[in-house]
Amino acid sequence: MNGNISIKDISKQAGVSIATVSRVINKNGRYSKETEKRVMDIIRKNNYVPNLVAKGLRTQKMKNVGIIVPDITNEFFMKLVYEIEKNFFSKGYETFLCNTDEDEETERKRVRMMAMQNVCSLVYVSGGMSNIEHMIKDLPTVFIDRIPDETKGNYCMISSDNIQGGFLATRELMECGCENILLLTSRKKISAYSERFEGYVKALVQGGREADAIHVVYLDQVNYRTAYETMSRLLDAEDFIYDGIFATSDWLALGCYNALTEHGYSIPEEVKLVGYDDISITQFNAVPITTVHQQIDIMGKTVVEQLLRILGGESALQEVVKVPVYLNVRESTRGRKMPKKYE
Amino acid sequence: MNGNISIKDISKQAGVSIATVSRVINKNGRYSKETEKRVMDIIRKNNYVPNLVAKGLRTQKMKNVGIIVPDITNEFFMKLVYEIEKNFFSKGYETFLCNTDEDEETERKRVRMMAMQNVCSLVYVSGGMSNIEHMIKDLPTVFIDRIPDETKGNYCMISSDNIQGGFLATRELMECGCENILLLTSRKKISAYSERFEGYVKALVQGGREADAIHVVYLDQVNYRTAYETMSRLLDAEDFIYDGIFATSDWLALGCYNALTEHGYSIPEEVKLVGYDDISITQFNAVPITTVHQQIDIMGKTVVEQLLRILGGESALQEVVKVPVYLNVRESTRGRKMPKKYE
DNA sequence: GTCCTCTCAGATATGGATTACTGTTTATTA
DNA sequence: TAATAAACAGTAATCCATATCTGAGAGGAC
Repeated sequence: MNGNISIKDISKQAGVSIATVSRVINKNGRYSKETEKRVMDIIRKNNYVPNLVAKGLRTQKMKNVGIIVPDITNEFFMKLVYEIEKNFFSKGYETFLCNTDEDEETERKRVRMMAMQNVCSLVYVSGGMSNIEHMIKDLPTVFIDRIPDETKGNYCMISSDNIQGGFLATRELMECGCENILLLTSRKKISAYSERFEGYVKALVQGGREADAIHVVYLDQVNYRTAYETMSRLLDAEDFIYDGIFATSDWLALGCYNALTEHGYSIPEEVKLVGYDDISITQFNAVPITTVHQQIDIMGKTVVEQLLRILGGESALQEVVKVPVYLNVRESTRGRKMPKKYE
Repeated sequence: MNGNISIKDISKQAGVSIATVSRVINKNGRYSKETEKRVMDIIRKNNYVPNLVAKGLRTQKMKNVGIIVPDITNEFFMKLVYEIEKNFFSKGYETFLCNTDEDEETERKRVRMMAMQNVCSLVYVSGGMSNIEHMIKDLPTVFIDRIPDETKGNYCMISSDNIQGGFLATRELMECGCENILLLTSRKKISAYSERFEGYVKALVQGGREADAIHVVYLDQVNYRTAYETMSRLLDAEDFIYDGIFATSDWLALGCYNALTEHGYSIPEEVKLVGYDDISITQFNAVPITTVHQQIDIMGKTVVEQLLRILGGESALQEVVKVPVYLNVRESTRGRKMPKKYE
């Protein structure tokens, strides 16, 4: 196909059967030292690379994993993918990465394509809400930051502790003395976001705030532009009452930051800001942004551990594996700190 | 393998031969309307997905392309990959993305793996210098920003106009009145970097500068940390004479920026700065950074065009396809502009 | 009724690799 | 020396899907 030599060509050149070549390649014994040398020499001379696809077809087990992410240009996702790949490689697995571009139709297509490519399992990084469960059936799958609609099947769920993250972010704002804290989040029903919302409410409640302290703006798209435009509209209206904003992703926080500064608000003096994910841009921003750090190294390790457990025949854990988060406090929440009574 | 139903199972259930099922799937004719309906119903009911791997094995042509990048967490590379994938998808090709992590050994492993996975061609985004040509032999390959060591073979080379980029960046600094312009670049012998160097020299020469106007610092690694540490060391020394810096990647520019500001230098008042790539962080920086914009949309489109030409049987272009660049002027080069005598 | 042309569909070889089974040497033991 | 074990290597079935070749049956023309 790509001009590659096959085991058959090698066997002809070496004057042995293809079975013998196969045995030599797989070091299965049943051949003499001379045969081995002769075959190996020819393999090296011809630069033979085994066809994994044919091997997988025959052995019915491939060591390759499909990884699906909603946005490959998002640093957070890619750092997570990097960690996941690193762990898989160390166990002798190959990975295939693909992008759904935050689009449900594309998502379905990509999942289908992965199934067709005969991957032995899937890793699903925080996608949308399209029903893909019926497509993957018995395909062992790890969902990250996303709880599947049907929980029967070989699914495993790993999530950073989003409730705790939302809680830490909101408590930080309260400790800085913020009276009116706005939550900026996604309209999509993705567990990661609804849990961050839950943590936000939890912190408000523990801080003794009433129900009317809850202020939420939902965004159709989780990206810089949408956040920037939405905040700008909000700031153009006359009654901007917020002195603290918790954005459920760093790009949203950045959109807020620029909308706010362009409207003459200073951060952190007038408005304090907390993001989520801890992508590198938050520390390089004019005013470095306080953000919830997700421990992607631990997440990556956990993903591979869990998937290997399932592939090893054990049944998937039913509960979600939670990975702790912590707050990286930076300039955007500098200022008066309240006593830690909210803990 | 992954619990998937095969064409054989379908044929049994439908009471027809596997050949008929195959014909129905591929709409090759030679079957009746009733047969078609019966087969299609069973296919749908069982959620059958064809095994592309087996199909590829048989037909000897797969429509899948391997894409190799040195760093998946780098926004520039991933935006380029995004464009490349978009164009391939629209032509019915699948893509596999993998990461070499800037490591030669990993690079070799990944290329080998791609060959084993039976990809029909490769796209090689700006990698290191390891000799991989012998591994890909007849595999049609597009190199981006990297000129292969051996140019025989089905290789195609696409590059943004790095000489022009280096020229524009340096001329901008000269027009701002910079006297001593430092070039911060990679020690690696990668064509992209050496061409930017060439453009830098060209601008200096056209501006009437002497040979001693050339000041270069070479970095072992092209990343934020290395740039930051190297610049810090340079600034700690007593004789920092530079009033203009051209960094051959935005992350390097950012490292410079932070080292400079932490040492009390103000940008652009005392030192002017130009980066390369136009990643989003440059516009969100405290002082937005002037940078050379690479037209990744055009590059992505060109990659696919050229690869399809080769796959269509035409021979690869021998010369490098150059994609124009332009300068995005921002705050970091604000200040006195000289007349455009250097044009 | 015979011949021919269609239409529809089965049997089978194929692609690259693995593996159970079988068979041929050579070495070992009674 | 004959029986037996051990070492080595070939034959062929198999994985899933495709494609060529073959063949059965219907319908039309003479």
